[in-house]
Amino acid sequence: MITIRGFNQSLPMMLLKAREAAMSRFRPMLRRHNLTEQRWRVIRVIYEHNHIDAGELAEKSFLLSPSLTRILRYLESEKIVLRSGDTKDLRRSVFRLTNKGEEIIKRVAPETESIYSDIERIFGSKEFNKIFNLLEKFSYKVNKH
Amino acid sequence: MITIRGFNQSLPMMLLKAREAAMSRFRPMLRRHNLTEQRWRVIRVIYEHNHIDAGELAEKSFLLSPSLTRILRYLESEKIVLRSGDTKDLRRSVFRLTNKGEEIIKRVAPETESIYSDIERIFGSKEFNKIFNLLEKFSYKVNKH
DNA sequence: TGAAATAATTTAACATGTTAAGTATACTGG
DNA sequence: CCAGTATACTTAACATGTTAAATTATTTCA
Repeated sequence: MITIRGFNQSLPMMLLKAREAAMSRFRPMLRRHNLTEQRWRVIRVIYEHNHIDAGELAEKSFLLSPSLTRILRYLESEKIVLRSGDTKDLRRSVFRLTNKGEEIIKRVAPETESIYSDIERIFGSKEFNKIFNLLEKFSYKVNKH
Repeated sequence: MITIRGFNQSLPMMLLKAREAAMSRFRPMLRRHNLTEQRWRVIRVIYEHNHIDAGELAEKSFLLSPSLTRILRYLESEKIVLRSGDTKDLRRSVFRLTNKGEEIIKRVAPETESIYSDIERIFGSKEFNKIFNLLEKFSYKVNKH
């Protein structure tokens, strides 16, 4: 008779639940704007960097490159982002937002910020900072470098 | 010019990174046993409950029912779990592990426990408990009930 | 230089996530 | 008892996650 740590006592499960609790507040809003969580991440990161190549974009948006390829294909087809080749290294593609992409930022960013504030208020900002710092330390230490 | 909270300062992203840091230690081992994270979750929960219907299984393994349907179809086809109908409510299906399923538990559970201990040790068990409790509180408070 | 190693991105194949709709069974109030 | 509603699960359709392999371009160094 093997005894395993109860499922509710698993940290990976707690992390999943916590993230789901947070995301359940964002998803319906993003959906109304025809965005998925990942598409919004990509748009945000391009906006923060002005222009950025696919490699760095994958890293910053925390997406694996096959997923990113598909998401960028969609965003290009919707004329939300623009692809241009890097002139010095022909392997690289560089991406920037179109006007349509920037309009999306203007419309969606205030809503995400507002939801984010709700969460911070509901949880309590002191606790919020605590959990934030612990998570950062956890990722740093536990990650296989 | 819209300013958005820097991406690195987003709690949902920190939760994703932390979870990924943890899971990256489990995935290769599970893969060697021909298991995905979700298949292992399902096997574990059935094991803990001896027999369990699909609804409760979805809830306990934190999977949406369409995903669970597919996973159970696979586990049945591999003769890892056994489905039987509930005699009182013909809508329900009840699942239990086969011998093969229990063999998997015996082989895999010790390895997951060992990885879990590594993580606890690396992060520090005091911090570990702190983050655990904060996450629990976070899920409870932030979740839309 | 030019063959071999490395790097950036895409494709492939399969598994899961997400929302909506469908199907079959059970329940409930008139 | 039965029409309407709710419940349990599955199917459908599309998006993303995950690993491995392929493609194309760069770098390295004998």
